[in-house]
Amino acid sequence: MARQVTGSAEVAEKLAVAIHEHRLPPGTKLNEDEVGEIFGVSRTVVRAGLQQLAHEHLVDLKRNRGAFVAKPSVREAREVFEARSLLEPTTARSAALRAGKADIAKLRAHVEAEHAALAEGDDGRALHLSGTFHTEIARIAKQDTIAEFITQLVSRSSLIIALYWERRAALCESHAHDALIRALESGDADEAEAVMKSHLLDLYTSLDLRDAPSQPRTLKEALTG
Amino acid sequence: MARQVTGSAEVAEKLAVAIHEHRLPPGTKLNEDEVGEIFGVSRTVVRAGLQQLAHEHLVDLKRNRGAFVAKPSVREAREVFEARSLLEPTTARSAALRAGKADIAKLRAHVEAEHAALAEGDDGRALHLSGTFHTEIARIAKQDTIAEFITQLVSRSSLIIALYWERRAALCESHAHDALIRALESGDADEAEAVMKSHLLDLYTSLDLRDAPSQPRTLKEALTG
DNA sequence: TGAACAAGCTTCGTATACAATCAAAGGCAA
DNA sequence: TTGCCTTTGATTGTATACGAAGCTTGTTCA
Repeated sequence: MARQVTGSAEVAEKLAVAIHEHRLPPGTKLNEDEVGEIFGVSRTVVRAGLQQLAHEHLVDLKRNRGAFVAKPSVREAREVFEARSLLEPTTARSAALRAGKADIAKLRAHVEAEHAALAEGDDGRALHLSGTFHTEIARIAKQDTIAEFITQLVSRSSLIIALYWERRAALCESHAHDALIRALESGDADEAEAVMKSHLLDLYTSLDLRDAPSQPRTLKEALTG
Repeated sequence: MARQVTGSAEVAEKLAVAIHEHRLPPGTKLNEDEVGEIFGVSRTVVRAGLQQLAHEHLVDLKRNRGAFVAKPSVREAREVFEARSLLEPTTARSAALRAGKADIAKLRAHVEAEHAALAEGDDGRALHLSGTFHTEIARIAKQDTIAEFITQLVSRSSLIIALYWERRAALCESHAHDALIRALESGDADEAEAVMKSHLLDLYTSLDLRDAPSQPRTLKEALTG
């Protein structure tokens, strides 16, 4: 508690990571006083952070009711992946044309860390790393504007996975990311685009877009864990 | 003044329209007290609105300095149109497959209003309508997520136009929007996609991406006008 | 026994107050 | 006169206080 955080951006970031790592399940109430106490800031700062997350569709702000971790609908889930399918393949293509040795190394380290997290059973962290991998691609493509959209879509995808994905065992155990790195390394733009496209399709078809379970926990437990 | 506005969303919306209509040029300082007085709300509400606009890249929030209407860089200008070229053509295709009579009528009315505004010399309003036309397409395509992105990109495009577009005379005098409506009406998806793509390219190539002028005005004058 | 109403409590929405920071103006010395 | 430093004014960042809205729970009446 009282981790003494400066500024609303940091609050938003910490909450976003917790959401992305499934430590804060969809539907969780985010009490302003409680969050403020945990981070050692006043409600003013917390509110600003929550508003930022609301803009990113990570939390739902209900008037006079409070903030809740968002629960994307089936419709929204489809739209998110539709948007990703428009943005990411072309971005992967661009990245293939620009990726340097340093970029490739960074991506490899990224996948490395993801596998390590999986190995030690930290599924949440693995999922988060798996997501930021996509953001990294956009960064390599030197498209900050698109990268920001993708970052948001990836976060929302994490919520969608929390709600609609049952077979977590296969959590990105697919070697799509490895294949993507190889395509980027060899500068094969067509291949990179194709791999990304099929990777996204894989993700999408592995969703069970029918029901919406959820298992809430206490806020403090999730955040300090 | 003291138009007695409720909530930060309304403040953000009014400022966004003013920016979109070029009544608030890039670089304009948005003083919190001043904006609050104009709308009859406290700084708390104004700040929330400004944060929202910052998230949409319409204003720049500089720590301890205040809020300023954003001045997109040349790099950002390119990225915005790159993103639009990824999202909008495909969305226009979708819209062509879904557009009903009511949708077409609404679009026609939209273009109508745009021409009327041009006729009476209200270039700002014409520009705004020209932009929301694109948002409307996304709405018809029933893609709210993508529509939100496009809305943001359109607003940013307006700032880009304010900075980098000299030949305002040709302000969407092109009949691209008419052609688009015809394609949607006949359900010709290929044509809709092609027209949108070339329309965006037209816009992009009409920019002079070299310098960045600006002519500030007083805040109150722009908002109450 | 069950449903409806009401009182109390919790939580949010907004305003205001105070502290921190920055920028510009003024003074001093070279 | 010019350059630098100090000081002062203005504006933002954060905290807190107060009013409003919603949820909960306990009671009452059918």
